[in-house]
Parts: sequence; C-alpha cells; structure tokens
Amino acid sequence: MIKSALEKIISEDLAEIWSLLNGEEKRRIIDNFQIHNFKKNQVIYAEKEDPEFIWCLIKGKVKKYKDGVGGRQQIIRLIRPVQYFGYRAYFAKEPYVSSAAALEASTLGTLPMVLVEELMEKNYKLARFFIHELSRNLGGSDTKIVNLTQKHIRGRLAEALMVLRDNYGYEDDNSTLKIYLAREDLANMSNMTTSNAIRTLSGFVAEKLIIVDGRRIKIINETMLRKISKHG
Amino acid sequence: MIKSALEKIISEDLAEIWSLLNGEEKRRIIDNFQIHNFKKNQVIYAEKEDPEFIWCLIKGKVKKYKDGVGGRQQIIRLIRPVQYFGYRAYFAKEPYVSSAAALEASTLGTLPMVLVEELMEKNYKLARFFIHELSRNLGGSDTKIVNLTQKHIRGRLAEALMVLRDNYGYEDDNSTLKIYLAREDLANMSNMTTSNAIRTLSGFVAEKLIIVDGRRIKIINETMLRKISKHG
DNA sequence: ATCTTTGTGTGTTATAAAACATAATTATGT
DNA sequence: ACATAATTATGTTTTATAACACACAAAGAT
Repeated sequence: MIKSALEKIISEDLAEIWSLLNGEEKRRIIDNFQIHNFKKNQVIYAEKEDPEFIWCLIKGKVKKYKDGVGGRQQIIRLIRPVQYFGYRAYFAKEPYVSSAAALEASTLGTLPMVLVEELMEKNYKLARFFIHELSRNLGGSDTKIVNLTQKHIRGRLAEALMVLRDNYGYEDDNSTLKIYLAREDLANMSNMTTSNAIRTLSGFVAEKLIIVDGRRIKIINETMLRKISKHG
Repeated sequence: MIKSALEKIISEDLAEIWSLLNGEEKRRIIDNFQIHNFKKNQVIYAEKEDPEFIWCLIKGKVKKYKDGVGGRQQIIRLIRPVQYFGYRAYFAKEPYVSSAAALEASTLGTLPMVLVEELMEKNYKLARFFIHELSRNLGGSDTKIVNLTQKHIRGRLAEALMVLRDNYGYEDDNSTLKIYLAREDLANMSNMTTSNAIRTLSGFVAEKLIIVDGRRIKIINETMLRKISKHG
C-alpha cells in the first residue's frame, strides 16, 4: 500500500497538480512522499503549530476548523480526495490559523514544503496551481463571511447541506449525501448550536425537503434547499 | 502628476512588489500603468464584473465589501497606500466576489493582469509575492469568519477599531485614528446595525476607552480595547 | 448483560441584537 | 442663508437564537 496509492495518483493524474510536473520532478516527489493514516476524529495538525509539510488527502474526509470563544468550533473548509491543504500558513510565513482533523478514517501523504517551494521556483505551472487554489479559497472564505453573518439559521443550514452536496456528492441512489456528519459538525459548519441544527433539520424533514435516517441525509428537494440557502 | 507618482513609487521601492523587478520589467510596468482618480464613495469595481486589471492604491483609502441579504454590507478588507488589490478574481478565473469603493478621494493605478501574468511567468519572485499576499489574506479571512460569527457586539466593534489602528495608524498625537469613517461603515465592518455601532461606541466613550469628536476617534485605552476584542 | 458515556430530540426560558420610531445634529446643494 | 437630505443619537419593542433542562436512544466499555 505504501507507495502504490501514490504511484496511482501520479500516473493517473488524479490530482491536477501532478500533471504539471516532468519525470524528474515526479521522481523527487515520490522519494519524499510520506504516507500517514489517521483514525476518525484524529487531529492532523492544530492551530498555532508551525507548518512544515503540505498534506495530500488520498482517502477519507478531512475538516479544517477554528476553535473560537467558549469552545465553539467553526468548520472553515472540507477536504476530499485528492486535495491538498496545509500549505497556506507556510506560504504566509506564519503558524497555522486553523486546525485539521479526520472526519473518518483517512489516508494522507505529506511532502516537505521546502521541496514544494524548490520545485515551484523552477516550474511556473506549479506556482500558478497554488495561486489558483489560494485565490479560489480566498473568494470562498470572503463569501462564507457574508453567508454566516447575514443569513438566518435555516439559510445557513441549507447552505451547509449544499456545501456537503457539492463537496462529496450523492450515493448511488443520487440523493443521499455521501458524508455522515454528527449533528454537532453540521452545527459547526453553520454557526449555530447543536440543538438548533437538530431542530432546523427536523423542520426540513417536516417540510419534506430531506429524509433523515440517523446520520444519513437524503436530499428530496434540492431546488428548494438552494432557494432557502440563497434568501435565508 | 500623471507619471511622477508612479516613478516615485517604483524608484523608491515604496511598494515591495517593484523591488522584485529588473529594469526592463520596470519599463514595461511604467508604459502600461494608468492613473485613475476616484471621488469619495465612488465605486471602483463591483461584484460580478470580470476582472481585467490589478489595482494599486497610490493615495487615499479603499474598502472592499460584499453586499449581502437585505442591502446589508460587509466590509471585507481595507486597503492603504501602497497596496495592490483586485487580482484575486483574475487568478481564480472567476468574476469579482466583492466590490471596491473609495472611502475618501483616492488616486489609483491600473495594470493589465495579462501583463502581470506574463511578468510573473518569467520572474518567480513576483509569483511568490502574490502567493504570499493571497496566503496572508486567506488566513485573515478565515480568522474574520470566527471573529464576526462568535464574538459579541462589543468585541466585534473593539476588533474593528483595532483593525483601523493596525491598518492606518494614529495621527501625530499618537492616539487619534488616521481614518474618519461613518458610523455606518464602522457597523459594516463589525457586522451590526448602525444604531448598535453608535450605541456601543457611546458605551466605549462612557467607559473612557475612547474619545469621540464627530468621526474622529481617539483611542485612550488600547490595551483594554484589545482585551475586549479578544474575549468579547 | 449492565453500566457509562455520547449523541439525538424537544420543550422552555433568557437574552443579545435587530427592528422600529423619533429627535437632534451636521452636511450639502441652490 | 436657507432648505433638504444625510448622519448621529437614543429610547422602546420585537425576535431570532442561545442557553438551559431533561428524556431517550445508541454506542462503547467493563
């Protein structure tokens, strides 16, 4: 398993990033790539630590979050395979401002950021890849600021459900979200208490917008949910 | 005035960015740099428009903001001379997600993004400059999400005052904020209604943390304000 | 299997902040 | 200089959401 997952990613260009590199560069990546396994809920790195590696999610699901006042947690971003994270703080030359944890058992790879920077200096496409990613994430964060501060509770939860849908998609039935979050995590995505996440979710069930079976959420009326998310 | 301001910026390396370029590159910048003047409150660009230029604030003050539900505006970031903005959307290959407007009469310069990208491809330092800026801004936005959603009204306003202090500094008296915002803008920075910004500001005056004279805000107890901003 | 912990669901109360209302002041245009 | 509009200020009411309380179910531990 150790190297095969990586070879697969690189050779099949599952991740955009690798297709930008030449053979020699790919060689150096493979030589320095380290595989790590994380259990469900295990912290990958924590706020205030110093960044040293770029992280690559190979299998599983990861949340990036910030712990705020009174132990309240805000989920900032969700990661899916094959995505990269943990490089922002290094580029900014500052400690992490958010933490990362596995939402389920996950396999990740690391690469020293010094190597990434070295490759980047030689290969403009790699630099451009990060500029593009950072720019998209920044736009997303700015949008999230307004979503979380100005929308009402129903709008924020509907928004969270749509984020899950867009990030992880549906199961084979084309309607069950392919992620099973605790109500608490749902609340932490939507800036509300767990009680209110549960209550609001029950409301959506009563309105036949979704069907809930434990942590399985089946989206019945996506159009309506998007509408609520927009004007809520 | 037309070119002199630019020559001054470039020659004196007032902006970090120019020191990264060689003579030939500086030449091309100067040839393509366009000066624009904006009146107070004039919109520089608006959400959903397509980005074409990078903007350089030479003189004045600029706010970046998003209009949210019910006409409520959220100020995302403040710009001071000599800072660059407006490039994120271009790099992300998407329309602007926020608008920019002059907070006071301002002088700005534009440079076509295609030129910036061309220079960037040749000059790694320029690419690294943008990666650094984007990374810092992204960290700032992620932090702002938690600040605005989890802090109470006093904490949010104190935070806004400290942001103003850190961005624009003090007048010669070493205590009066070097920016004169309408209460409405103060509210739009702090995610609250104008009424509450006024009320909370009056509270700070009563507690002798600040002195207010119209739009002039004199910081009396910065330590206490930082404390309120942190735990509020 | 039983105990303990953790997560889910709902009703009730408390409260922070918005919404609304109305003056008083300050700017702005003619 | 005056009229009109915009901004600042403050009091009152309403409301969205947090906080609290408790029951029940599910999952782990001994």
